[in-house]
Amino acid sequence: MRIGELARRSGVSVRSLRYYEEQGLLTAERDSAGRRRYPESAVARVALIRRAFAASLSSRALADLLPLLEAKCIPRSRAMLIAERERLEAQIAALTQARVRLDEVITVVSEPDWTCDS
Amino acid sequence: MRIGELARRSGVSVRSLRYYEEQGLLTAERDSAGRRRYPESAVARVALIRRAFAASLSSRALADLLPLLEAKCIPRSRAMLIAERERLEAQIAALTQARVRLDEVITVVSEPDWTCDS
DNA sequence: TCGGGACCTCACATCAATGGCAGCTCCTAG
DNA sequence: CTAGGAGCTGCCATTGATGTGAGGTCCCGA
Repeated sequence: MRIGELARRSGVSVRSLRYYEEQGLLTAERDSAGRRRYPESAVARVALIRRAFAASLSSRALADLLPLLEAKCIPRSRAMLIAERERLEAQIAALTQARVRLDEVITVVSEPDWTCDS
Repeated sequence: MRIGELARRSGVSVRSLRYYEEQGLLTAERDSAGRRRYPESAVARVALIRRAFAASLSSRALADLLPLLEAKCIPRSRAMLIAERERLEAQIAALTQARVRLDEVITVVSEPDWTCDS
C-alpha cells in the first residue's frame, strides 16, 4: 500500500503519516522509486497512534512506548502508560485548581466596591 | 520604580514584564533615557496578571478584560470571565475524556494475547 | 575618565502536530 | 510521447509565554 491509500484508509493526512515516520512511530519500506510501501497492518498501527494521541500521549512518549509494546513487555508498557495517566491526572488537577482561582477572580470582580488596584 | 525593582518585587522576570507591556497588559512611562518607570501600583497589577495566568487566561483574553475591569464594567467583566470559565470546563472535559481513552489503551495492552498489530 | 551594571530594542529558539508550498522524480493512461 | 497525478525532500508558519543573546545607550562610583 502506498502513502495515499494509507492516508485515505486511516483518515490521516499524508503529511501526518510522514511526520509519524519522522518521529519513529511508523516504518515503511521503499520501492525502487523511493516511494513508501506499507503492509496491511499499517492501518492498525496508525489507528493505534491516533488512539494514543487522543489519549494525549505525545509522539515522544509513544516513540518510547512502541518498542515495549512490540517486545510485548506488558509490565513495562503498563508502567509507562500508568505514568502517562498520572501526568494526565496532574494536568486535570492543575486545570481544576485554575478553575477555582478563576472563580475567586469572578468573586472579587463581582464585589460592588472592587477597584482595579485591588 | 524601574523594571529591575518591579521584577524583583513581583517575582517575575524582566523579560516577562516587557512581554506584558507588549501585550498591552501593563503600561509604563519612560524617563529621559527611555527607561520604563512604574508607579507603586504596578506591583499589584503584575500580581493580577499572574493570577489571571494562573487561572489559565491567555494574555489576549486578559487584554480584552482589563479595560472592562478598569471601567468597572462589572456585568461585562463577569460575562467574559464566565466565558473563560466555560472554556476551562471544556478543556477539563477534553482531558477527562482523554483519560478514559488512555484507560482503554491500558486495558487493551494489558490483555495477555495482545499483539502490536491489534 | 574608565568600568561595569542596568537598561534598551530586535530577533531567534523553544514545544507539538500539522498545513502548505516549491521544485523535483517517477509512473501511467491516453 | 506527453500530461497529469502521486510521491519525494526540505523548509517555513502556526500558538504563547518565556529564555537568551547581540549590540547599543546611559549613568554612577572609583
